[in-house]
Amino acid sequence: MSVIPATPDAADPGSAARKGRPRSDRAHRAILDAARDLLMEEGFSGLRLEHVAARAGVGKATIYRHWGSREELALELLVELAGPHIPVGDSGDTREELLATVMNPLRALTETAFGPVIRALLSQIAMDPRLGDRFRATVVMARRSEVARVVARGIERGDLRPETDAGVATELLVGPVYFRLVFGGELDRDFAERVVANYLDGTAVPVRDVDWF
Amino acid sequence: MSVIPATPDAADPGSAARKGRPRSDRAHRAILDAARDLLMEEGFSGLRLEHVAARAGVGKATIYRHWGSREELALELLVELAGPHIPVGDSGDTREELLATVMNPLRALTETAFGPVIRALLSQIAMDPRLGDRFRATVVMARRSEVARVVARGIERGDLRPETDAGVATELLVGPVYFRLVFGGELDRDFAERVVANYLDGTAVPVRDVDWF
Amino acid sequence: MSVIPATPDAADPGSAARKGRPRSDRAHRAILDAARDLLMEEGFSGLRLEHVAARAGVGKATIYRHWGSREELALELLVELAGPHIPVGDSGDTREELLATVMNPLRALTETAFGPVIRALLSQIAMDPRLGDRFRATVVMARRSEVARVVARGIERGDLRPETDAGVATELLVGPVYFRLVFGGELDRDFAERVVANYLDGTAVPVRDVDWF
Amino acid sequence: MSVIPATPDAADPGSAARKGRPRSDRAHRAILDAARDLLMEEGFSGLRLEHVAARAGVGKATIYRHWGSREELALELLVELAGPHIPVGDSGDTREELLATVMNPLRALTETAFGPVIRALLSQIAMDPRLGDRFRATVVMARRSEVARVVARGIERGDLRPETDAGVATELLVGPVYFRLVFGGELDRDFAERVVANYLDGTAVPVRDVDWF
DNA sequence: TCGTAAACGAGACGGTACGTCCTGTCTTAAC
DNA sequence: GTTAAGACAGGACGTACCGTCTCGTTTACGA
Repeated sequence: MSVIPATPDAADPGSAARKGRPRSDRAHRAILDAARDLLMEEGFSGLRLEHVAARAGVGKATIYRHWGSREELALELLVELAGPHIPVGDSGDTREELLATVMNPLRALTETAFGPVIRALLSQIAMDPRLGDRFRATVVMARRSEVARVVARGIERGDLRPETDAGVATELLVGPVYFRLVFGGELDRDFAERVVANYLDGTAVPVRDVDWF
Repeated sequence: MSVIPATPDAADPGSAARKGRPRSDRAHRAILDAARDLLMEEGFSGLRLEHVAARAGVGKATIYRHWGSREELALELLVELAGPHIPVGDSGDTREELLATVMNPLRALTETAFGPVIRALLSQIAMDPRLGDRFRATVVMARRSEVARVVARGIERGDLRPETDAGVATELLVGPVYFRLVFGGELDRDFAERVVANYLDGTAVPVRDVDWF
Repeated sequence: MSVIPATPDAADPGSAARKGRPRSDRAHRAILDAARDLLMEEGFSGLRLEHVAARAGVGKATIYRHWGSREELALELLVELAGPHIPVGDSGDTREELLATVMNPLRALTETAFGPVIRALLSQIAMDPRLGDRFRATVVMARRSEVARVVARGIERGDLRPETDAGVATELLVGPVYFRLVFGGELDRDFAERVVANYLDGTAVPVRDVDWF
Repeated sequence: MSVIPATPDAADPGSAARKGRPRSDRAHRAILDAARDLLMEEGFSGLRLEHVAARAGVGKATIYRHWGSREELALELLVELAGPHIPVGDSGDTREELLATVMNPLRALTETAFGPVIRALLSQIAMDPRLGDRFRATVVMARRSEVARVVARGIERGDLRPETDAGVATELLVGPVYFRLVFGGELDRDFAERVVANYLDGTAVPVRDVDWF
């Protein structure tokens, strides 16, 4: 899932026939890997392009040729790492799918490089439109649609009430995971199950219309 | 809620008799104000102590005398701004108190300087133990206790089921708010009400024991 | 007469093939000129590299890339300014050559930038081996050899006594000039002539072996 | 030989009855000693009043109360150290007195603290009128008068020619010593004797009026 | 097969900010 | 009213990176 290059690409796709030496995939990949490692170690504000270049064995200018800014580089990294953890398959079991909806990001955050990377980028996403808007337009939107599909299937199956509010389902299921990522607390299967349980059952004492007893 | 000074303070509290010219409250206050403004404008990584000093009309060394690092300064700011928005009074109405539990941080984030400031500091909180641990030990802990009290009162009143899981209540009620802060979406009273409604009622189709009809 | 660069230069002189963008001669020259002016205005201890950089339109780091320290920069300046004023040509007239030996440094000190610059650096030369040793090894040594040649020619011509002490000739001829530079007094041709006259004729009443008169 | 205090002293000595705590001689002395040591170690530009204050066990403000500037402090030091080495007694032997004229400053420079201190201050004397003018008006003037007296006695005794140029005698006798102080070379009795020998006898081949033989 | 053109690595460029140090002034409490 | 202590505003230090700009070299395509 590539991000728009720094300079060219506006080019015609058909005529093609680009001149000069082509961009080096090796360099592209090496930069992304180096950036990922350094981002995890130092955070976004500690991400020095000079260090990325050194670790990747690349000239600084090459980074600017491919991305144009630290933010664009970070975004490509983010999208690349987030992508695989979004889909929730149709398992036929609503509770199971809801659990997957919580466990997918939870696992991505705790077991893959996506965790440290997004930790490092949370503030940028929250503040910088260049990064935030594009992250929202891609990753967050994909996640929301996936959750909406899970809810729809749940309603269809008669497991969720028809009026279930899909508009806040992502917040209710995934919000708690990100809350703990930032503010601390266990991020494990037990936590995910408690979130799902509350999501399904609520906490209120049921209104018994059997009050004619 | 003061943060430990950079250097002295080891001193005896009772006998006192501090030597030399005392620290300037005016400078302390001016630095905090300037830092708050610049943090909101530029983010944490764009927070230049040189600019803070200039805007506060203060020497750079004075900042280091009072705090010793950007992070400590940011933490004092955060604690100072977060403090007022945590308590939830006993209103007698559980739903109302739950709504306040959601609306308090929501309003702090959208209507006060706390919003921009914590946006700027999310990554630091999530990554840097110096800042994160102390933020968790103060602000987050205070919030969790407050939520636990609200849940306890709800159970006592018979509005919440006795087995209600207080350990994830903060995540369920406040997590969605922070999720939207970072990943976008309306942050208004309607949102808060939907969160509370889901928290109380869940989404599952109620199990009707009238199925022997 | 160049001074050793801050970092590279270890390089092969023949094969060459230097990597990266080459050092800028324009910057080198601009820094030397700015340093000269500021040294003359403010003295060595008042020579702020930040001001040199600003006046030369150059980044501070560029100065450190080329010289590594204020002292090395000052030395190159000194050597560059001192060089032209050392040689004394063979005029055939010993008194004339001795006068040139005094007038050369006198004119350099009073009529060129070398005067203010060395005034500013006297203490460094006298105290700091980094600067002093290298100044002695280049400029002072060159001056001493030149004076020794003048004395040798004078002896050869029969104008100076054969046992004339070349080892203190520089001190006797040039010492008085530097003395006045520091401690005050006219520095003009008349002064130079009086120094040469005393050097040649001494002050003692001649021992007349004609005492049989 | 005290230098004018920074602030008070304008006061009348008779009426007296100065108010408040009197100045501390201990502090004055301790500051001078600390300044001397640090000047010898670090040079004038490395002389930090903060370090002087610390080493003397004194508040920084006290230094400013007594001297008002680094230069005034340095001057008092210089005058105090130079004073003892100027007088040349009447020994009856002109060559001996001339040797003392050379050896006095030579010994002061090599065997006492005056050497390192004046090394450190040469540039200031040569450049800064505040220091230079007052040094010239006191120490240099005293030296010149002393040399003039030695020359006068030499003429009177018939050892020096009546037309001997007293106006450059100091330069010819003491200049070589300072030259070596800055630019290197042995500073010992042998050097002094060679300087005196040249001063008395010159270097020119004597004009023999026996050419009518 | 040979230009031509662009990307490559390297590293210097003019800058900005860092965190430290020191300046000369000020504000305390103690004497 | 001076003292030691130490905070104050200011400013330079030498270092580290920024994003841009040459360099000489490498790699592809079309003439």
